[in-house]
Amino acid sequence: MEQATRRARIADVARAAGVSKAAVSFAFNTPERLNAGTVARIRDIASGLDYRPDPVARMLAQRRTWTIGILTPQALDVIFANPYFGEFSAGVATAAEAAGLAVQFISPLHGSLARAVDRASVDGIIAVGLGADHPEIGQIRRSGIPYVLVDSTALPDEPAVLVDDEGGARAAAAHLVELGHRSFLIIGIEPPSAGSAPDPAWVTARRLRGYRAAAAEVGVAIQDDAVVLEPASMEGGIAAFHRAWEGGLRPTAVLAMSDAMAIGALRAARELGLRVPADLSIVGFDDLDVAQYTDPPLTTVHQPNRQKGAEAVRLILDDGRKQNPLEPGQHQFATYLVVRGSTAVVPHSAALDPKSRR
Amino acid sequence: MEQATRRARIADVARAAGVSKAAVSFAFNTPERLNAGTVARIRDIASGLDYRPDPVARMLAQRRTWTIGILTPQALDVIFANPYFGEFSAGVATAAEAAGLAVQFISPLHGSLARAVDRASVDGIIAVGLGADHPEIGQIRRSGIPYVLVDSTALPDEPAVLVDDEGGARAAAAHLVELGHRSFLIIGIEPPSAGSAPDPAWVTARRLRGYRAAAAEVGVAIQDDAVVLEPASMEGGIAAFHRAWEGGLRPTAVLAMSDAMAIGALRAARELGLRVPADLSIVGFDDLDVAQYTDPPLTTVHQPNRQKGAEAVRLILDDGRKQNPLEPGQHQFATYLVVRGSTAVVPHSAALDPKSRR
DNA sequence: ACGGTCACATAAACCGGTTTGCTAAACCGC
DNA sequence: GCGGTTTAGCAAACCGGTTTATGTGACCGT
Repeated sequence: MEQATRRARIADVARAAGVSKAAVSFAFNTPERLNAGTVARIRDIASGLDYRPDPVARMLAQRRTWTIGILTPQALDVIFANPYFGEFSAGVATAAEAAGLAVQFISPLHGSLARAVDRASVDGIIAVGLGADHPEIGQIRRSGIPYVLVDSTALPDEPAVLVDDEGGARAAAAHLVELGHRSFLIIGIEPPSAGSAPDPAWVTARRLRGYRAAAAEVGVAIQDDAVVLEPASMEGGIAAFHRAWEGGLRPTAVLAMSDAMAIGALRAARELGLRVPADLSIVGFDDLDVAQYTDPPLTTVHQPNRQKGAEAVRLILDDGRKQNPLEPGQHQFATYLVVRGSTAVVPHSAALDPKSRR
Repeated sequence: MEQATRRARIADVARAAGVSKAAVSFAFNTPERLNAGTVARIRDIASGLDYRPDPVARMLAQRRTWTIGILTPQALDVIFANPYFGEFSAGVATAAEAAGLAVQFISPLHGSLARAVDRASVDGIIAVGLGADHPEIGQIRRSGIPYVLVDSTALPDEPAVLVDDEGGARAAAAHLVELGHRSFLIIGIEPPSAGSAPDPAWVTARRLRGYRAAAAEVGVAIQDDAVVLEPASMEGGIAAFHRAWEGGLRPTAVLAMSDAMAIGALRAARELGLRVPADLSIVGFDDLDVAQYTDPPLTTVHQPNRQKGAEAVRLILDDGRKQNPLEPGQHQFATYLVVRGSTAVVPHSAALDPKSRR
């Protein structure tokens, strides 16, 4: 009796309208193939029955899911904790919506990214922070579905969205150098597969090269123990700064590879009684929305977070229609420094204090 | 020649192994139904062919998608711009992952939420901020798939996740009252379908009742022109404060219904030369992670953002197995005030200045 | 009256899996 | 050596749509 009234299928509509299943399908998808009157009748009956085509069945029949996936090696709670992903995803989502596509997040399932990829039903994949040599990328490449690499160096002809990490980092460090700073702490992003061999293609390595290049111009070498790695989050920034401080480092400036970490460092520094920027300068990376609202507002390297997401979607779509093969398929955006309030000339005392020069 | 080697299907594996399709299916899903040796052989051959079952086909056959959807009436870029959603989604994602479920965001497609719902293939829906009387909720209810309402009053026996909005708001306002404040600006969350009749079930209405109750205890009535509504974002907070200021309001305290807006108000106040908390006190709502890292750290009403997400998933799952019908299916979390640095006793001048008392 | 178009609609194959009987052989106790 | 139970595997139906190939009758010119 309480029998939940089963949803109408296409066969029910066909029967009620006295037509074939094909006709019903046509009425919705290619109405021009049918007599206008018939279309109207079928649609009428269909809406009367509250019929709506089962999305899964049409995915199977059309072999299209109308969905693109954002693939990340980090767990989703890490992702959502960093506003950088939020802004990037917003860019993806907006572009995807315009193209009528849904967005699905693909991240490790019970610890296995490969399993998550297998289970995901998507027409295209945007892989964030995964190198071209990553096994899951190989798996995707073999599967033949369009994909784009983001923030990670790709094979020469592989579609990718990049930014000038090295240039941006160099500009950040050069700014500090110009303000007289000579003693730096670098807060880098820990790779997802922690502890393994340092990957020269990883974003941390690229930015580090930029920092070092600018420092080298004034003869300063950044030692490895002045580089601490943590996950890209505010907590990570706090942990990094504390760790460095307890390790005896007394830098006059911090170069953080993400704004989230810079904000954490800001907090940690203040807790240790340091005034920013009077006692300590801090430069972030990303130029998140929140960077304008911290106190002091954060000096940081701008990169077009939302635009990167939109561009990734565009490349996926292009790849789908195998459009102009002449185009390299890679897009690198420029980065530039935005000077706000978290940087200032090196404190006089520090400039004279040999201890802080390391 | 360049023929992209078509992915292996179950029939290919069956042929190669000399067994039926059913056997291959069993080998992966119910290996105990087969001889152990056969299972091993089939699996061997399958992995040799790089076979992986088509997720869409199995969704259709099993009539399960192993996916839950987060439904929001706002566009995705709005969602991702507010860390509140990030934290909530992190809670959902973590719980979903533990249950082996994927997460999909469902938000208006070409302006139509109904269309997005139709196209989504999910086993359950978490509807955020949609009232029980919303047409799309009716649509979902009829479709028979499990759903949970979040942050929105539901029908008596409808599963829902709520917090004590009114109590939290009252605590926030009571705190300010105790510090001597009598002149308030309320920054509320604009409903997605802007401009329509004020909905007494909307979160803004619930919190407003709390604010008013506390103010009323000291005989202060909060006028409607002291309540400004904007979207829940930092930009919204800035806009709200400026609008109020230009409208001639000179409150000694701001009650914002979201931390994002509170941060925006903080920024706007500082731009107008006000010191927080010396000249102006600000209380937020949500207790976002970032609330600890603003300057000054934000006094705010705590609600368990991640936990709400996890609870929503649990209710969906319970509903799925039609577990203990005795349980009301609704869960209301407590809220409490967290006093940090953005509130202080009312400035002496203001306490005497009749103009600011409105 | 005839062959040729054209407009409409249908039947049946198909997408790639899962699942439900069912059978054939092996095993078992007596 | 016989009925009865397991065990192992298969064939075919099914999930709910889309799409291709194939009618079928009306209309048309000659």
